Amino acid sequence: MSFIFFRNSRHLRNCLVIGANVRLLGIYSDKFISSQCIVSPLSTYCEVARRLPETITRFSLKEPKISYQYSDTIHLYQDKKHGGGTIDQTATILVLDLGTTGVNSKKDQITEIAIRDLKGGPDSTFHTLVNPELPLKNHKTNQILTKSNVPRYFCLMLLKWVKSRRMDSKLVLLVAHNGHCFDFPFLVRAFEQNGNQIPNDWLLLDSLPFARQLRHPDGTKLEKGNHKLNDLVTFCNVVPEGSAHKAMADVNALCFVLQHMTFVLKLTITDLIKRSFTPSRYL
DNA sequence: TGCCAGGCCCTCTTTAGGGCCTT
Repeated sequence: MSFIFFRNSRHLRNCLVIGANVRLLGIYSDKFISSQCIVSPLSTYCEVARRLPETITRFSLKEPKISYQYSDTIHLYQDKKHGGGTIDQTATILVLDLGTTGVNSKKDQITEIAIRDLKGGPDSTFHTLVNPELPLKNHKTNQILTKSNVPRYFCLMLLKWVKSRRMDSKLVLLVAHNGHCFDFPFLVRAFEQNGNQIPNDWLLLDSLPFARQLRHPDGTKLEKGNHKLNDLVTFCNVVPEGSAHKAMADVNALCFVLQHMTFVLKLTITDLIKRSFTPSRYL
């Protein structure tokens, strides 16, 4: 089997995952570039990482992936003088991050969802890939993930998990960075598509406005363009866990950034609830 | 590298434009 194509032979070669001996002939910048690669069925992450170029990582998941793991408790700022309370007393606070195929919530799809309950403990994180027919692509790490045995729907599982994390009838507060313009519209639409609805007593909170309130020690604002989650990780001296731009790693980063912001800005849980909004905003 | 969507913020100027932020 052979291919003749323009511009980028490496790209096509990297798209092949089925066992076959493949000879590639590429034309690029008026020069002929030929290469040969032997592509075998992929079994483990390590094996694939060893075979493929460093800039591309591709692997197959063999296990159904709904991951529930232990995490430590994240304590937010409490001001008892002004009515602040502990997490246990006021709300179940869940930090969220989504992976998607793009930034258009009307056209693109969710490919990954990660959530962490700040209360911590066993099974305090929820992580899964979704929509197995869609490639998971991160434009910054150039990672492509071929998914198998991945659930198409996650809403019922998420509802069940949140119910298990919820204390009594306390509020549920979902927090995401730039969630108002990105994560929350995607999440609301995903629930709609599955014939579900986000419960009315789930509140949504965008952490980006708080990031814009942060100040340097000399009182000056953070420079424009420095409110990205990665920038906040540096500003807040947070030690990131895991690789950047992966959903659960970003969730963990935002947990500590949120913690830092509540202390610096003296934001109580009550303040966070006051700044939150309901899912009906997107209906 | 820039585009994609869209709400917010900032600047310069008012009802406009550009940039940020998320994948």
